[in-house]
Amino acid sequence: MSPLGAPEPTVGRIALYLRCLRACQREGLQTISSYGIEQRTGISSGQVRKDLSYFGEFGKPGRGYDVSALLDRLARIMHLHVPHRVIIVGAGHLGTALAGYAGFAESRFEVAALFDNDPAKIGKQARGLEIMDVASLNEHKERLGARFGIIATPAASAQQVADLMVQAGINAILNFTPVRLRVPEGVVARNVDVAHELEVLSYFASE
Amino acid sequence: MSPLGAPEPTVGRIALYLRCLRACQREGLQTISSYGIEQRTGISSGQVRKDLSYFGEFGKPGRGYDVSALLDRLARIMHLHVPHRVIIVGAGHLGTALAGYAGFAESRFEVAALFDNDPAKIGKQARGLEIMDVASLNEHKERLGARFGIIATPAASAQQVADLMVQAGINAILNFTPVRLRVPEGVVARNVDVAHELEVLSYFASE
DNA sequence: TAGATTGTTAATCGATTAACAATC
DNA sequence: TAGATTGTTAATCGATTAACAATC
Repeated sequence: MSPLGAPEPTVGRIALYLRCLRACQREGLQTISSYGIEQRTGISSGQVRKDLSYFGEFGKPGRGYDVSALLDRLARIMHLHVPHRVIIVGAGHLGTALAGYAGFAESRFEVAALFDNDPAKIGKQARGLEIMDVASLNEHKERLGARFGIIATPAASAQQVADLMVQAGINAILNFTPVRLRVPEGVVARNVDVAHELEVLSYFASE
Repeated sequence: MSPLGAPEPTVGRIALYLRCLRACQREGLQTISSYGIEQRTGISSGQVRKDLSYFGEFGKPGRGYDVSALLDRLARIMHLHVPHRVIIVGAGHLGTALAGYAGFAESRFEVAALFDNDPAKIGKQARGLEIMDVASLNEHKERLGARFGIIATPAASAQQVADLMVQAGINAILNFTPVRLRVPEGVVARNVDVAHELEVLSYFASE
């Protein structure tokens, strides 16, 4: 009933089904069963059906799911049926690496601009984008029309950058610093913390 | 009792407590309570005590925890009391960004070497490291003594690189491609999938 | 001692898995 | 029709939260 009632793990898996369905479509597959999805993703067929059930009924008993139709429906549910512009703040090594990351394209994320606060970088080009002054972020917001922001600055600037992003109409922030961001209602933030991932690996690594 | 019985979410939080404790130590704090940890991390005091209880008894009722002692114990539990050498395969923008990432130092991760398969890159320097031929990974394994590997190659090479890493004695792999790696018993792999993070953000972003 | 805070137990919550009637 | 596969319900599992006796 309430699509907003889906648990977060379900949402994460829906994104994986979407990927799986794109691959199926490239292979020319018309139809796939929940068991077919299990084989390709490792997620059990029961889990697949349960996850989909949060959002509606998409399949036909005895037949499975129409690949294109399910792809389309899931893309809409995830808001991934339209392209999204992303801005990146922090034009260091990480920020410029992300600016050119090819993996965004499949989900229709387009890096619209790259910002920094270093006068030595501002005005230069990186990955085909001009590096702009982060202080001018607000002036560019209408032209850019970006709702996604990536923070690839030093940790010390993260909260300040997040505040600027929120001011500029960004309502989804991916933060590569380990800082826990404070964001207002209506804005979501997630962290990607590489050191943390290594730390968890360290625990589970044998010896 | 069995330290291996701790749930994964607990392990993730222990890594956060460790960070918190390092900050406390830098501030010269002698002692901290579970409620103090709650204030600094946002994780409830009850959850903190529950998490710690999987590994032993570390505090004194009425007093709290000795910062240095707990830091030391948790670091050992996470195997983060000794330095770890990390190799990176893929000397593109992302790999070189990670090679110079300052955030690793606090947890004593040291990037020991950077590999690629591109003859145009092999022999060049990046972030103070010589880029070496990934085909020679095995020959360097004793000298490097690395147990952690980061995959920052195109997705198409990820599994092959993982296999090489396993051969070279790596038993913890952090994979930046979206490929689900097949690794033998005794080797752990985790993925960092930036596009996936944006996709999940897309669902939760308003509108 | 009185107050603070631990470690742990029991209660709750939420997510996953198993199972199956409905149906294409 | 018979076989396949869905959507859903009930059972299980696991993690979080609440509560409190023990104790510094």
